[in-house]
Amino acid sequence: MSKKQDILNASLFLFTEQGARATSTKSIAKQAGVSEALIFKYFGTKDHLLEELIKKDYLDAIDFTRKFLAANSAEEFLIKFIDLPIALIDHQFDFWRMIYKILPLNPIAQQYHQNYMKPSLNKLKSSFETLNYKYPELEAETLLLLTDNVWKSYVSDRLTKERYQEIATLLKKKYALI
Amino acid sequence: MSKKQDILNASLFLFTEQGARATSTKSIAKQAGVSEALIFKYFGTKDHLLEELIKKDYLDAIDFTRKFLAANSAEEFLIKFIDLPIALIDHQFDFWRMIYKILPLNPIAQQYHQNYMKPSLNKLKSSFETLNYKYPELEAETLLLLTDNVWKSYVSDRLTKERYQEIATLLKKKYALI
DNA sequence: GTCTATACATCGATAGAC
DNA sequence: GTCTATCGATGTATAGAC
Repeated sequence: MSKKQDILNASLFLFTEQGARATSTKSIAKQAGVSEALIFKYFGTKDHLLEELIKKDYLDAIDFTRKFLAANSAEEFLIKFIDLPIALIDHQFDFWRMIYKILPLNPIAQQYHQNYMKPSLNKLKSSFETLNYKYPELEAETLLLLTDNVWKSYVSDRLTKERYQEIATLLKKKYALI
Repeated sequence: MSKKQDILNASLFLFTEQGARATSTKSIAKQAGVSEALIFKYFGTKDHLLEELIKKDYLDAIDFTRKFLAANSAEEFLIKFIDLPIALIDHQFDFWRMIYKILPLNPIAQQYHQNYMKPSLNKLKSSFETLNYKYPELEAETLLLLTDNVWKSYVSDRLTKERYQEIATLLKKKYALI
C-alpha cells in the first residue's frame, strides 16, 4: 500500500474521531507513519486532502445507489429505497461514519452530499405518483426525512441493522408493498 | 447586559458558525468586545464555557417539552409530539442550530442531548400501546427517527415550517388522529 | 471586574537535502 | 519520493497591573 493511501487512511480515521478542522496535519503524519511535508507534497492543503478523501467515495456511493435502486415498478423501487440506507452504509461504513460526523460543519462535504441526495426526492415523488398517492410530494419528503435519519442513526450506533430490518418491514406494510 | 452574557452570546454565534473546537477564545473575545483573559476568569476553560452555554438551554428545553406534551389521551399526546419539533425549535432557535452543528463531534453536547431525549421513546411506546398498535415499540422508534430529523432539517433550512405543517397533517391522518 | 502583556505549544505550510 | 528543519501565525491559558 502506498504512502499516499496511508495518509488517506489516517485522515479518514482521525477526521472521524475529531472532525477535519480539529485534526492537525502533524497528527495525520504521525498516524500514517510519514513526514508532515509529504502530506503537502501530495495534497497541497488540508482542504484538498479532505476533498480527495471524499470525492472517490461519493462517486462510488452514487454508482452503488443507482444500481441498488434499479427497479421495474414503483413498488419495487420503494422497497429498495427503504432498504437502501443499511445496504449503502454496509458498503462504505467508515466513509459514512466520517461524513455523519463532519457534515453539519463542513462545506466541502455538504456540497458533495447535496449532489448525492439531489435525485432522490424526484424519484420518490414519481413512485408515489405512480401508486396514486394523494400527496406524492409530501409522501416523498416524509420517507426521505425518515431514511435520512436511519443511516445517521446506524453509523452512530443508535440503531442496529436487525432493528431497522423490523422497522423496514413495518414500513413496507404501511405502504402496502408486501 | 453583562460582559459574561456578552461572552456567552458571542460563543453561541461563533460555535454555530464553525464549531466549538474550531472557534478560538481570541475570536470570542473580539466578537464579545472583551479581553481574552476575561473569558478564562469567568469560565476557566473553553469546555466549561460550552457546558455553561448549553446547560441552561437544555434544562429549558426539558421544561418546555414537558409542558408542551402534557396531554389527556394517547391521541392528544401523539398530535403534540408531531408538532413538538417546530414548536421547540421556534422556542430556542439559535440554541438548537448550534446543537445541530456540534452534536456529532462534541461529547459534552451528546451527553446533554441524550439526557433530553431519554424519556421520549417510552412515552411514545406507551401511547402506541394504548392505541392498540400491533408493534408499539417499532412505531415509536419510527416516529422518533422521523421527528429527530425534522428539527435538524428545520434548523439547517432544508425544511420550512409551512412544509412541515403539511407533513404533520399527513402524519396525523396516517395515525388516524384527525 | 477588567485589562495589557506574555508564556509556551501547536498550527498549516515551505525550503532544501538526499 | 521522502525526509529534517524551520517559518510565521495562531492556539489556550496565565501573571500581574489598575
